[in-house]
Amino acid sequence: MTHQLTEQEIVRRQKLDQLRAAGINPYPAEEFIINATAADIHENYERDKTNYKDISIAGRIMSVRVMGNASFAEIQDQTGRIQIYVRRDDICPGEDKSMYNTVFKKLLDIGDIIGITGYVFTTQVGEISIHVTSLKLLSKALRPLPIVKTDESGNTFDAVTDPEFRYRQRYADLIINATVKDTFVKRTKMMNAIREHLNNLGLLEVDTPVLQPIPGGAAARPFITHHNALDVPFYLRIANELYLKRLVVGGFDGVYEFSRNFRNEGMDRTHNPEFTVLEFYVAYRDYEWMMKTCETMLEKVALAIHGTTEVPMGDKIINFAAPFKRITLFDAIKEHTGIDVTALNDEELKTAARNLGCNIDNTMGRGKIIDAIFGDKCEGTYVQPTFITDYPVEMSPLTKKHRSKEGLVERFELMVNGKELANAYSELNDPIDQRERFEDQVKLMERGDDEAMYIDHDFLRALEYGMPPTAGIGIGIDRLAMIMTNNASIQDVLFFPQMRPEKWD
RNA sequence: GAUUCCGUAGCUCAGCUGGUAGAGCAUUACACUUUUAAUGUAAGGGCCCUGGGUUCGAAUCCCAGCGGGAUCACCA
Repeated sequence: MTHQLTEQEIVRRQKLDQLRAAGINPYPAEEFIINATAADIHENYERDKTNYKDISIAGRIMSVRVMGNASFAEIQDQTGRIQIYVRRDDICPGEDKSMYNTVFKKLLDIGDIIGITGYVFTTQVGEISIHVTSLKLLSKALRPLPIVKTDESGNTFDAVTDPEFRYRQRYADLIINATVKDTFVKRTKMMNAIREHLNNLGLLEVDTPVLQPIPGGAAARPFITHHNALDVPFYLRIANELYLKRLVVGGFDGVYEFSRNFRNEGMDRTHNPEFTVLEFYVAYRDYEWMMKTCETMLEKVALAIHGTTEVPMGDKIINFAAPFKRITLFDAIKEHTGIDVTALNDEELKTAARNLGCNIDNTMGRGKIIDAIFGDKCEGTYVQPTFITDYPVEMSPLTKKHRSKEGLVERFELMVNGKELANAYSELNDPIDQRERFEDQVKLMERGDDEAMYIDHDFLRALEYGMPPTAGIGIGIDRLAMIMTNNASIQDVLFFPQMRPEKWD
């Protein structure tokens, strides 16, 4: 590739040569030991001044203000920023002033990574700063960093907001936009809170295959790949459900996995081709237990991140205080449309859905029509966490039939902020019923439903050995992260959201 | 995939009904030993996304393409 160098890039390469000519390695190999961070100094210096007399800290230069023979600069480390004060005669005690006049003033740039030693003091204007006694270049930056300025009341100027720049060059986004890092720290805290909760319940974290011979456990178009040595196709997993249930058959009574799933479908602000779902399964439990477990866990997650159950999302406040509201699917539809699904036959239902403006085609069975009505007319209205329960059997091929309601299954979905956040059920463990459900899926596929499930014979074999009654759930981790970090786009909670590859010719 | 908006200096953005480019920050030079969106003076920096078309003349108007955002469809 031939990248035409800009004026500023040429200047920085020239500085690189000058540094080497002056005997300074711009990329030294030896370690630079630090004993402080920016956040540590800001938090603790005032009440413990004696401990900050001899500090060593490293970071990236983010701004420089030269005032003749003394200068102020800001360096940024993982924890934040701190001002440093560089005085010529302190870093150049002898006759040779070139370290200050040439190296610091001319050859260092915003974006360079330096290590300094010195002592902490408070400036006349009251800012905690580091008085530098020695300075060492640790890495020279050859590409100019976009400068974002912030004034004393916190207003930012010239912030880089271009989504393409931010997502393609996340490394730069993380350096210049302070809130971005915080989002990802919160995402990890959220996953840690979930892990802790599930571990305390006695569940075992496991890993199951990403490369699968049959893409099972969900209805979606898979990515397909090929194994050369075996000369067979493999699919990137669309879900891990069937593998976790195999482990329950094998005697693990509680298992969970953060599963990176892959679906070859559209991308928008709530969909990325690869995304993360937490699934967990617990033997001898049912979906009623799972609702309680789910709401307790999400309440804990909100507390871990926000210290309160009330989570801001856009202009709304979402309250994760348990228990969450519960309503059956049919009651939800009746409430929002006045339609009593149970009173209508298939044709009447189809007509009613069309009258509501739903997009209905003739391949759709009763279950899909009901799903369409709910999706169009109800789903978006559930801002506060709400469990929607008891779905038609046709749209739930892996779910146990309802203990008392004919034609329904023991399933719930959790709606938050008008979107599905979780999907759970009492797992179907009757192998003969399961085989029939798979066969119904094949019929749907033959009718033209391109997202019906494949038969997984090995999974059926596992069920025939006997699976205990089990409750299972899948929770969209990216969507949960969006809510917990108040971001409207999935791209903002993924470090490297999928983009069309750049052309470098 | 459909509709729509956007693409100008390293970054943020101006650029009117067509007359071949401007500002702030950044960069370069000089001054300044407690400043903080530091300041003052001066200078340099542009395939105006790409390719066609209209026109005497296009950053500007039209068409196509590329890239991105938003909305819709499919899905989680």
